[in-house]
Amino acid sequence: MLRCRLHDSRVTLDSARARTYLPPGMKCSASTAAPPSVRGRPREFDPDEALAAALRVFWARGYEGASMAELTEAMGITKPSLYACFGNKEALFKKALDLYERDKLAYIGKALEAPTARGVAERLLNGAVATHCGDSDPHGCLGVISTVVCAAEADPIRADVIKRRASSEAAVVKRFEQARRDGDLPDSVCPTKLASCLTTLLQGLAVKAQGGAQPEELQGSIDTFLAMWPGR
Amino acid sequence: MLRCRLHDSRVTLDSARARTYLPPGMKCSASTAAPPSVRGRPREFDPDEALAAALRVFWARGYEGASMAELTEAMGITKPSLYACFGNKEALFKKALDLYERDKLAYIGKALEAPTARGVAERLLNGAVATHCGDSDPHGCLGVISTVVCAAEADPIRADVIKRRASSEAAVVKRFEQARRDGDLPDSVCPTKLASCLTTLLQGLAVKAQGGAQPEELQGSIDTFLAMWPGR
DNA sequence: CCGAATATATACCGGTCAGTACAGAACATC
DNA sequence: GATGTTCTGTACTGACCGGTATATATTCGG
Repeated sequence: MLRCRLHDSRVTLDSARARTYLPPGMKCSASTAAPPSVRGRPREFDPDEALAAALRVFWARGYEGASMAELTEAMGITKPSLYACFGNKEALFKKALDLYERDKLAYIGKALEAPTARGVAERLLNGAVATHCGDSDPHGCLGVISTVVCAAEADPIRADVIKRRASSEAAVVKRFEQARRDGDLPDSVCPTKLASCLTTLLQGLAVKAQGGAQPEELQGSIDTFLAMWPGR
Repeated sequence: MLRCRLHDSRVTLDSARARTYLPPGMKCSASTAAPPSVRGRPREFDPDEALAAALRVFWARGYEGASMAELTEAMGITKPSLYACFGNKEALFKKALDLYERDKLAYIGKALEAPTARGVAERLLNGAVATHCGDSDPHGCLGVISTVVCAAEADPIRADVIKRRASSEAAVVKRFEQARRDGDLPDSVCPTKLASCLTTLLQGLAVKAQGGAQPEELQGSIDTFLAMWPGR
């Protein structure tokens, strides 16, 4: 499983290449706001669209399962264009992951704004089913796929995704602590453990969706869970 | 993602090869109980031990992530020996999966014998944590890994694992229907949905274990879930 | 001791992997 | 139009993939 890592992509990318792509969410507005500096032949594709296409491939196949040939075909560009614009496969994946969190996981932030703890759980669970069983996108959760699939234990992709998920769960914990202060949750329940239980169920939903489960079946899990919910 | 499928392994295996390996659980005792018929050079390795080693590799790396080189090294044999004994990578994986279900998932059958529905759930959840967080084996669930990882939608490995899991869940459903007749569960709960919820949580536990979660954290999810449990 | 039968080890097959060298094409500036 | 800069397409690299051909050991029945 030793992969070819003959060159240091960061050097060629950050110094020699000036026009690498940044996903729309993260503008580096702090630096010198130079004019777009369009000298030379203009790019013939839209990096946003290409990245969206790459996201769909990674989502359907996983990081290792997505080959560069498949990616370039879906993105409608050739390999040199991809490498010039996005760096390498790993950098492309991280940018796709950023896009995924920003677009497809936006429901998480919204869910945390629900007025009650139960409302938070309800929105999270329904949002997960809608996202992971949607007809226009691949089934399953890109985060779960990436956590589970990656080969080597020390894989930086895996570590990155796990770290991102931990911060999401921490946000749920904080929300549930607030809910207990608000009286949404009885004092007998531990916010940390309840959040852990909820996120565990969420990840299970993602696995089942990945396996082709129908949304109605997942809805059954959700209904049962919410019927057991301790509090309002 | 087109894989090399140049030969039909079943033909060469079942007809030409007579001494292919069968996991210990599935003796074909019905057929002619011929003497071991050890003509020719004897095998220098123990197929049971080799299969157990292969299982650990698949468990840690997934089906596609495990390379034949890694497998043969862990098994202590060469590639021709592997192919002669186990067929090909896919057949080896299925045999490893059989061994996994027989040895590592034995707690599921035991759990279904618990006297109450709550007892069934408790044993299933605790058994999952013990199995997927053990120190002597890779973390996570081979079934979940295999479901999530496989590349092509039509991959027979994926389909096989999903089918196996469906039969497990069906067994839980039947057990919960019995539990409701026994009065373990209130009439308001649907056995199917409750089983779905439980197995969803179980798969979420596997994902978290895969990501390196400590058993104490998973125990928190379990405690919370069982505290919410409807019935006895 | 002789072949038949089976297992082993080496070396190899075509194919795919991620990544790149190179030449030509398209633009801005001079 | 010349020049410099950037992008695009073709063709390629070395490494690894799953799987196998071949030759050599090692055992058996005869």
